[in-house]
Amino acid sequence: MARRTGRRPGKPDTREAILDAARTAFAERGFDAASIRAIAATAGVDPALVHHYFGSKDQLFLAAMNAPVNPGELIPRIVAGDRDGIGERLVRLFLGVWDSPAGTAGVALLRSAMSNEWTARLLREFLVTQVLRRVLDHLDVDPAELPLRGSLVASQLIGLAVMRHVVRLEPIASAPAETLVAVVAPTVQRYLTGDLPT
Amino acid sequence: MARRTGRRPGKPDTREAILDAARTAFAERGFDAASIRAIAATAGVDPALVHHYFGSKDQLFLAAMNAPVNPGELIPRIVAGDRDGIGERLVRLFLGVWDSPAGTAGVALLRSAMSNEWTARLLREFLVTQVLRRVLDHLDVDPAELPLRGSLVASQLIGLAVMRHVVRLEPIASAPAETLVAVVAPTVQRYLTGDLPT
DNA sequence: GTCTATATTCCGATAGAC
DNA sequence: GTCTATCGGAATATAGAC
Repeated sequence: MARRTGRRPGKPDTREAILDAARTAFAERGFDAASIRAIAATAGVDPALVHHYFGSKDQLFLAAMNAPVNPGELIPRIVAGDRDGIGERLVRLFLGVWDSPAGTAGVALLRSAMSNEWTARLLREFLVTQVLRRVLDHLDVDPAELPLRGSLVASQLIGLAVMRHVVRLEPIASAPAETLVAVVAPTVQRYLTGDLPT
Repeated sequence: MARRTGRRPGKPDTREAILDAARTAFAERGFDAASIRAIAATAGVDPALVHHYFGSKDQLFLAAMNAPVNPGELIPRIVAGDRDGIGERLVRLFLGVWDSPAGTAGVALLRSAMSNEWTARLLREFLVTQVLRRVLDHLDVDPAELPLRGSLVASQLIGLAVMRHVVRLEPIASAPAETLVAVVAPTVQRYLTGDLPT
């Protein structure tokens, strides 16, 4: 969470209560279906107060997505290490983040991106500039292959997240993270550093 | 995206026009956001007529999903053949269906399942009973491993479909199908018949 | 800073005329 | 079969009183 400089509006925790309720609502219903009224009710405030703080539903969504996780400090921990273990470390970190409270924002972004174009763009840019590029930059592979390798990794990891947290297909939905790490890591490792048939 | 089929001479099949408009609308906006009024407008009919034909929005969705593809006759074509080529044939069939006009219904179901619980259940049951079980029944592997193998296959294939047709992450979104078949087939083959680390 | 009241728009569904 | 008219409800957002 970024430090709060400058003006602190209202009671200190009212704003955080709204953001928390917003993340939960967006995660459970997606951007369009989540309503400011319901978010305000959960946070115990008036709907008009949400507008007062955040201006619009779009800005509320952005504010709710901003806090939870910072790839800039997580990714370096997985690219540092032996090259053959990068797939395993990436899958383990990925599942860990989604299983943590911070994962709520991920589910919210994922659900929203499915039926709302501007949140889909948000997800694309997050994946490309915050995750994939940071990982791929540290691999010594043909630069021409990087985009394909990156989107293949994304397809497997996002597919995993969708099945585990949105569609909830068993046994993936309830399996221990390490079980999934063991079986999926080889796939991600091959997409990252393996031979890609042309 | 006007998907107006022109009027048939002598037999204006308005019912099919409605179903076609419905599939497109559900594919582009998901179940909740797609409106009967907009579907009726696209089909060139009155909104009340849609209710007259289909009774409710739920039933309209079911009718729109029902037509397009029948796994019962497609799957046998991929389980018949050498065991080591099942992954490749499955990925090729999967991508082919999604790239065809029938894929519109798939995108509709996928988008809807992300923010609507009963369509999510529809997707789960379709995957399990219509696709995965038909494929896995013909493999000679430990029955206890079938659910995990099946959901792993689903996670990779659905992730691929999400990236190609919903989030539209490049280069997966525009790559030739055979390019993706070549790189993803080994993954699916391993999930189906390979050794799964315990 | 907080909330009441409201403007505006859109939704699914129904009743009933032709 | 097809459409006009409408009911009942929920949404975002704004204006303005305390």
